Parts: sequence; C-alpha cells; structure tokens
Amino acid sequence: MKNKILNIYNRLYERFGPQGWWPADSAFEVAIGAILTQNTSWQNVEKAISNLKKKKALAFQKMYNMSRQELAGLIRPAGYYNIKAKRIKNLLEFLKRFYRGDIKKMLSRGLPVLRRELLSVNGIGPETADSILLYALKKPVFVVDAYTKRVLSRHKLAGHDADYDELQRLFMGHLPADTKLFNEYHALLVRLGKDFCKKAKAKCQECPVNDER
DNA sequence: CACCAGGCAAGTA
DNA sequence: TACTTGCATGGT
Repeated sequence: MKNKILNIYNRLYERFGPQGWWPADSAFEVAIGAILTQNTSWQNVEKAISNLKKKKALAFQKMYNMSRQELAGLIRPAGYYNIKAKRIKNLLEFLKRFYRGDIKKMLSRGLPVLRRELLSVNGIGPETADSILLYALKKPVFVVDAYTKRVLSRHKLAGHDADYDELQRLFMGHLPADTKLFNEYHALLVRLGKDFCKKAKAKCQECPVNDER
C-alpha cells in the first residue's frame, strides 16, 4: 500500500461513515467545549454545556461578565472545574483583547499566527488549539489526541514516544490540506478508540484498521 | 472497588 | 531537557 495513512482513513470511513463533528451550535461553543473536554469524557462535557445553555451563558458577553466561581459551578460535571473555569476566563480575556470578544474575527488571520496566539493562552495546549482551529474556525489542521497516538503506535506507524508535532506532521505530510478530511479523520480515530480499543481487548482482533499485520 | 476519559501547566532534579 | 504530580466528575 502506497499511502497507509490515507488507506486507514478510507477503511475507517467505510466502516463508520461520517461522524459529523463538532457537535455544537456555534464557533464559540466549540472553543469552550474544547477546553471542557480536556482529559474528560464527552458525556460529562455535555452536562456542563447543558448547564451553560440553561443559563444562556454560552455567549461571549454573558460568560465574560460571570464570576469565575459561578462559571466553575456550572461546568462542575466536566471535572477539573476550578482550573477549567480559569482557562476559559483566560480564553475570554484573549478574545476580548485581540478580537473584541468575537471569535469569528479570528477568521481574517493566517493559520500560523492564530496557532501561536492560541498556544500563548495559559490553559490552551496543542490539542485544544488545533481543535479550535479545525472545528471552530475550519482551518486545515490535523488534531492529534491520545487515541491517535495509540492507534499509530499499535499499528507501528510511529513509536510510542512520538510527540504531538511529530504525529501531526506524519498525518499532514501524507494527506492533502483538506479541512473536511481532517475533521472526519480525527473524529473517526476517536470513534475507533471508543469502539474497539477501550472496552474489550479481544475486539482489537476485528479492528477495521488491523488488517495487514 | 479500581480505572479511565477527545490535556495542560507547574514543580522538581 | 525529562520525568512527576495536581486537577475532579461520572460512567463502567
């Protein structure tokens, strides 16, 4: 097989179909969700998002005016709620300062600049930054996460010690810079991890990617 | 009961 | 630079 990376994508897509990420009503909601889901199950994040929606707090100004303590109370089900409240506040300050509180205003700027800016916010690391870039701003960046690392090392396409940038380059170097493709690919890897590599180890036998080897 | 989830930063050597 | 630890809820 000439392009294993693309081949894996095709298998995953055939097996699971389009995943329709990111489940959110706005770019702002994606950004908040990206922080909430740090090392946390999406199920718990949904509870936090639901609390925010009930309070109509999923809008920049409303959330900006809210105290850190009140925000922490609402996002409690997502875990790490104190530190995440701080991180969200940091992001809001950043948006206020450079984009007048409007995340959509980020669209006018270039990808490398945006990535550096997001990474400069305390609480936003590579995965969170790239999730915002890809899923909120629709920029062609590949998101790497724990599932991605596991799948690649399990199939011996990378060592278990490969770091974030290395894995990201591996994907982006073997794929066209296509937002839709990156969107589905990352979501499919997460889907694969949940369905096959987590619960029953036996199921890894029937893993759709685990064909030749 | 233990273990883990769509990470990140801060502290230590 | 390279480990280690804290952060925390809810599902299996």
